[in-house]
Amino acid sequence: MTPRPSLSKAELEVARIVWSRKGATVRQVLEALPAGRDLDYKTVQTYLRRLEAKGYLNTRREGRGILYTPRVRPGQVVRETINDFIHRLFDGEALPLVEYLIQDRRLTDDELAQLRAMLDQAEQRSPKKPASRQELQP
Amino acid sequence: MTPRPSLSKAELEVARIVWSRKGATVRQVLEALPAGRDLDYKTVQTYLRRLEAKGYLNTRREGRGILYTPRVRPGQVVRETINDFIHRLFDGEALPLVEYLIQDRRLTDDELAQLRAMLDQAEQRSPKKPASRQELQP
DNA sequence: CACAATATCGTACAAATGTACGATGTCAAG
DNA sequence: CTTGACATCGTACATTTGTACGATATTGTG
Repeated sequence: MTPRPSLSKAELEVARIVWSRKGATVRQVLEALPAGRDLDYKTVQTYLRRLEAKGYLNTRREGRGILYTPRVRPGQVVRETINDFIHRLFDGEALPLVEYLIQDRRLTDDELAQLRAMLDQAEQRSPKKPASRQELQP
Repeated sequence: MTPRPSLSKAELEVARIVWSRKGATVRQVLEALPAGRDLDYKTVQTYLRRLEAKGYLNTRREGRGILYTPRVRPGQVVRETINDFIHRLFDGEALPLVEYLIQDRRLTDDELAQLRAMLDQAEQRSPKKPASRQELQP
């Protein structure tokens, strides 16, 4: 069902940086890494190359270097990742996960309120919108 | 902060089986695997050994074979796993995850109602209970 | 008690992942 | 142009993970 290989931890880390700026070069990713996470330039480069090989990113020559841009929409990757996770940990049931989050106080009072608002919204929309999910071609 | 190495996918899969029956032998795990997932006896054995080596399970001779039992409480492992996941995907924010689940219709109407009930419950308990989290020693 | 069945133990090995080196190409400034 | 700075490309290599083999120990049953 999912054609492309899944993301490793390190790959997800750099993919998120690329997503956050709609595309990035090796150096940009390197600079966007959180303080303390000091990977080598070459290492980041390897992750970006692998992301392209796995089908998650496109490349385009941009002056001196290469610009990596999203090929699959981030939201879709996130959904797939969540889905995989829920299957591995809760047999595909989403509710137990949410239950854990609430029981474990992972939401502030404010967030609980926001969540409640979301539920109100969700109640509204019965008609199932099939959420388009093509890939972005270069 | 987390002393023990994290679980790999295959390890989590068998750990969950051990948890579900409060302990299991290699054969029991093998038989509890979902149809279609046919691992070799030796393979399951390796995963169980690794789980012990990583500190997740205890072992006890049980007649002919070895019984593997939980050493760390499943709930704690689940929490840690969720926590790690949320950090890797959402910088530690739980709400965006829940939002995704709702937006992506991962909860049935019934589950949405249950969730609402949970929120009502959560509203009740302001005093923060610090959730004990020791390990189960043999 | 001997044996067939079933365990365990030590080990193996390929693929995936994390991390990086050396050689080579390119471009902007002197 | 030449050179230095910074890129890319091909490759490497240790660790972790997925999966399993062969040798040896244990045990219920004929």
